[in-house]
Amino acid sequence: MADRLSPRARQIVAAARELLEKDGADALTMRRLADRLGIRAPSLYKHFPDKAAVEVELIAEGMEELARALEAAEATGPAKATGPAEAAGRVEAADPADVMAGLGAAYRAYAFAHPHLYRLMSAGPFPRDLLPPGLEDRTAMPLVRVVGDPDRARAAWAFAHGMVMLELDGRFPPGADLGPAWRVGLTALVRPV
Amino acid sequence: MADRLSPRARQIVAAARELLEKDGADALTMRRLADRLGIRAPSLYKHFPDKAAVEVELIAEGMEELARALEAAEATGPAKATGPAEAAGRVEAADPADVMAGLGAAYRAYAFAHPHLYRLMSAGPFPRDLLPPGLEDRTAMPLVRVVGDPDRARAAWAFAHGMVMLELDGRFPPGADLGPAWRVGLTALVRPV
DNA sequence: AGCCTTAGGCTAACGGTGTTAGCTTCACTT
DNA sequence: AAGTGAAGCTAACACCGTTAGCCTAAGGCT
Repeated sequence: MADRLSPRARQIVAAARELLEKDGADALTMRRLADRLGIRAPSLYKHFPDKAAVEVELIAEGMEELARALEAAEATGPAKATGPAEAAGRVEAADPADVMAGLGAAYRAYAFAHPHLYRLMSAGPFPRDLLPPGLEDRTAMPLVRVVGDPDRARAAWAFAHGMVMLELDGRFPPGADLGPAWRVGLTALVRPV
Repeated sequence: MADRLSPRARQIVAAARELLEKDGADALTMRRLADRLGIRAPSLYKHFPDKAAVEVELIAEGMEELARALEAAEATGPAKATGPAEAAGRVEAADPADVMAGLGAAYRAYAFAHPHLYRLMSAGPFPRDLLPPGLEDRTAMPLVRVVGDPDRARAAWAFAHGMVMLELDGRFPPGADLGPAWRVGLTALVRPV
């Protein structure tokens, strides 16, 4: 992901990410991005063909991180499953429901830790062709493994994405506790016994 | 919804809707909107304080229509439930699974019939205070009725919204048949027996 | 009748956006 | 020494939402 970019280009992406994460999508402007690097906006075009290309880099970065977070959650299981009982060598297969809960928590946590990046990653037309091959599948694999078939995985993904977007957009009644909704959705969509 | 708007304002909203539905959100521009009405952009500000106010009107319109579509689906049930057996007077309570399938189909159908309007309605910060009171609840009621508790309704709503957004954004593998994913999600999230 | 207010248009302009054209400058290679 | 490419620069274009200020026609009031 990083190897195909020149060092300067990587600096630009890093600055873009700071800008995006701190001040939101509206703040991610070619002029402001250039400002932060001490250059003028047109100079950015020596490194990227257009703004979308910079954003694609951010999307790839975010997907990579999200994939890692999900893989970690899959390996670990939810926090409470790492209790004293399993402390001395965990060999038995984890309960799918636990894995599912862990994946959901990790997904939600990532989205809320990086709301603007999540929005950029997961909303709007998808630049599939410009992304490193395999990244998309990698992000999806943990979910597919735990729920079994692809259709169920898609349903679960849609649920998680929908919950995050509705939460981020303040679409649920203000002040509502959404823990139960997450729990209901995740347990309903795990692999059926 | 329409009564608080002057006739001219209603014309503007109508033109805005045509623009949005035909050419997408990027085409909904104050200058282009004015063009379509034979006036200049600044004149629009005699009728609306800003562009967001026009969009709020469109959002209200869309939510109203979606609410109607869902209410109709709730009353009718899915197409196949209106078969010969029920033709002569339907009194028995409909199967929740059927109602759920009908609601899902109606939701999906509305979103795909008006993709740009759906996006405007359902993505981005929600102007709750500027919308006609009760409209939000009205849209949600059919779903709440069929699934029983609010948490389950939120989960189901998130699922449907997520499916639509992922579909609209081309996030699923190209060419994938998403019927099964919809079916799995909807049946998993109806009220449990 | 005459006046005055208001609705609803207009032009000009501001600051912001992404982007292009064309110039320069500097380092490195031949 | 000459030449070349990378990476900066300024100026500018077309577009965006929005504001200020002007004008004109219609309607109500004295």
